[in-house]
Formats: sequence, structure tokens, C-alpha cells
Amino acid sequence: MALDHAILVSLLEKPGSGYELSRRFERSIGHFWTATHQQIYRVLKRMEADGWVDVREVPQEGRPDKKEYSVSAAGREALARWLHEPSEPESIRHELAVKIRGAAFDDPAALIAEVERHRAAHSERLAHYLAGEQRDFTGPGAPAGTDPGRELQHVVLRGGIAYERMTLAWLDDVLATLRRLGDDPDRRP
Amino acid sequence: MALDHAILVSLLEKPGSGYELSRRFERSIGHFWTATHQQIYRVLKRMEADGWVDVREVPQEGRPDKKEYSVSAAGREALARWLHEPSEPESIRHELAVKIRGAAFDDPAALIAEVERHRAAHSERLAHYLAGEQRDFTGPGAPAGTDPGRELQHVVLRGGIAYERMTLAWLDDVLATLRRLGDDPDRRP
DNA sequence: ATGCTCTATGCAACTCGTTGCATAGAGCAA
DNA sequence: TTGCTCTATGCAACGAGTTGCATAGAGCAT
Repeated sequence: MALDHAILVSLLEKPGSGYELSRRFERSIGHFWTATHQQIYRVLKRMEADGWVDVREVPQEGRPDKKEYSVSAAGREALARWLHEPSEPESIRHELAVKIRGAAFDDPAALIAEVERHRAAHSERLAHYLAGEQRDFTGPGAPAGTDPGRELQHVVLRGGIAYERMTLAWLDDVLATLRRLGDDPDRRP
Repeated sequence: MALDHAILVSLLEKPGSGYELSRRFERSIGHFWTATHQQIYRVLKRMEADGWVDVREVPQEGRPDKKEYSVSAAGREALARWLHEPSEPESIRHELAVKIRGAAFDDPAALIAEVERHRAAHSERLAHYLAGEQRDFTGPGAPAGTDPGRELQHVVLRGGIAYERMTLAWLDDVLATLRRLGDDPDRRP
């Protein structure tokens, strides 16, 4: 149940409404934790009932009013408790890997287009991460200083960048393998 | 619902019982798709009802009888259909990344032990993958030849190896960052 | 004898996550 | 004026995944 805690972290970085959170989960937080607006609204409601967050009705002009959530003292304690709990190393769920092994029982070459689509998506993500890094951390216009929060956000982003680079290299390896199998499945030493 | 297809792939590679599948999902398949025995038994039952797998009662000595499942023609077709469908690039869910960003609102240094635990686990996994690669693919005793199935299993394993290496390097980066923040959070330019 | 682990299968209850749909006012374009 | 998109919140139903428990015979150790 880490969505609760991901929301707490995001609200500590900046208070906001359910809608705003769902937008954030499509971008920065979403790079390492996804959630739909449905999940977010439901969890916010539960956390409000548990007293982990405070709500403030914010009237707006030209758009519907919103409920701005912020983390309460109890919420901070819940987060601290979770931070001190050990957690299991992630187990990956890589659908594409299942498809690649499954391709042995179908036509391996038919997977090439699919892998190329994935490669393009990861290439785009990498470009997006690198642009964000320039903008927020390493570029000339980026704020200077050594705020711990910023440094930690940066190291997480570096993880995303490393992940995308590794994935691109692997997908190239996969493509080369699929092409080799498609080329000449028979005449071979 | 890729668990269905992961099971089909595993059964095509080698028929087996629900119990055997759950063991496999702790090892080779489990490196990129996890499942408990509960899930596996339930999905096998559904796939049997849908005619995707055939069952054979196998009496055994010294241990309970088992049901050996194998993929039917309808199951192969279902797998082929899925292989030709496009799928979304994975969205990662990295709990540790949430914790790292959350550490800004607690004590960053308190996370060091946790990150070290993860590092040790990934290091062990890498060693396990490398041993498996030696045994099955690159070592002197490994079977020669260019079976497409083996080549595809190998490229998936190379992906696992690349992932673990990347993760280890990133965790070292994370540790260095956490130690830097713990060292001297005050006296700094 | 007693308890432990391993093989082997399964039910029941629960939480987590997804999908479809609904509401509602503002702004904008054809 | 009709339809589209954006902000903003939410219900209902379903499917995926987890956890706890139960059964049951074989082998092994104390």
C-alpha cells in the first residue's frame, strides 16, 4: 500500500487537490509510481478519514472549486513510520519479456515492429528526463544550492535516466537477436 | 491479464503441474513476472474451462498425485493473438524511489541501511543470473546450437543482467548522495 | 510420538487497481 | 448552437493480486 505514501510525499513537496495530484502522477511521480484519478480520490478520502491529511475548500474563478489537501502531523508520522520499515526489493513485471520468450512458439520476426514501438517510447522518455534534468538541476537556469529535497529528487531522476538508457541498449540487443533469427533460421553452422 | 500468457509460455517450454509452475515463477519466469500459487491455480482452472490447456492426471509414488497441464491448440492460438496485439510500455513502480524522495521529510541517513539491504539483494540476483547464464548459455558445459527458443531465453536473461547491473550502479549513487546529505547538512557554500 | 518440511491442491476474504460512466461550469472553435 | 476540451469530483462494477487457512500423505529428525 505504497500509494498512500507516494501521495503523502507529493503533498509534502507541494499541497494540492486530487486533480492536481492525478496530473503529477502522469509526470514526475508517475515515472516511478502510477495511479489513476479514481485511485487517488479514493485514497485521499481514506486518508482524510484517518486524519493523515487536512482539507481546505478553495473557491476558484472560471473553474470549479477544489479541495486542497495538505499533510497533517499524523500523516507525517505515518510516513516516517513507513520510511523506517524495511521493504522488499521490487519484482519486475515485464510483459515484453514474456512476449519475447513466447515468440519462440510463433514468428519471432513478427515481434520486431512491437519492440521498435517500445524502443521509440523509451527513447522519448529518456529525452523527457534529460530535458527535465537540464531544466531543474544541471542547466544554466537551474536553481543553485544544496537543498536535500532537490538532491534526492535529482538522484531519483538519475535512476530514471539510467533505467531508460539500459532499456534502450537492451531493446537494441533484442532487435538484433530477432533479426538474426528471422534472417536465416536454417543455414547455420 | 498477462499472467495467462506467461503461464502458456511456460507450459509450452515444458508442460507441468500448478505446483511446478509456482516453483518456476519463483525462478526463471519469476524474474520478469511474479505469481503466487493461488493465482496460478485459479488461472489454470479458468484456462482449462476455456479450453486453452489440457489436463492429465499423473499418479505418483511417495508424493501426492498431480495434474499435468499442457497447452492445447486453442491455447496456442490465444497466445499468438496476444503476441500480435500491441502492448503498452511498462510503467515502473519503484517503492524505494518513493522512500528516497520521502527521506527529504525525515532523516536521509536513516535510509542508508535500507538501501544497502536492497543493494545486497540485487547483487545476489546478479550473481544468480550470471551463474545461470554460464550454466545454460555461455559456459563450457552449455548446449551448443542455435535453437530460437534458447536464443530468446538468453536475450531475456541478458536483460535481467543489464537491469541488475544498472540498479547496482544507481544504488551506489543513491548511497553516495545519502551519505553526503548526512555528513554536513549545514556548512556548505 | 511429536513436530518439521516438502509435495500438491484448493477455498474464502480481502485489498489494490482499472474501466466505464456521470455531473457540471468555462472556454473555444466550426 | 453544437460539439470539444479542460478543470474538478465522484459512484459502481469488475478484475487482478495478496493473505490466511485447510487438507493430506511422505520423509526425516529429536
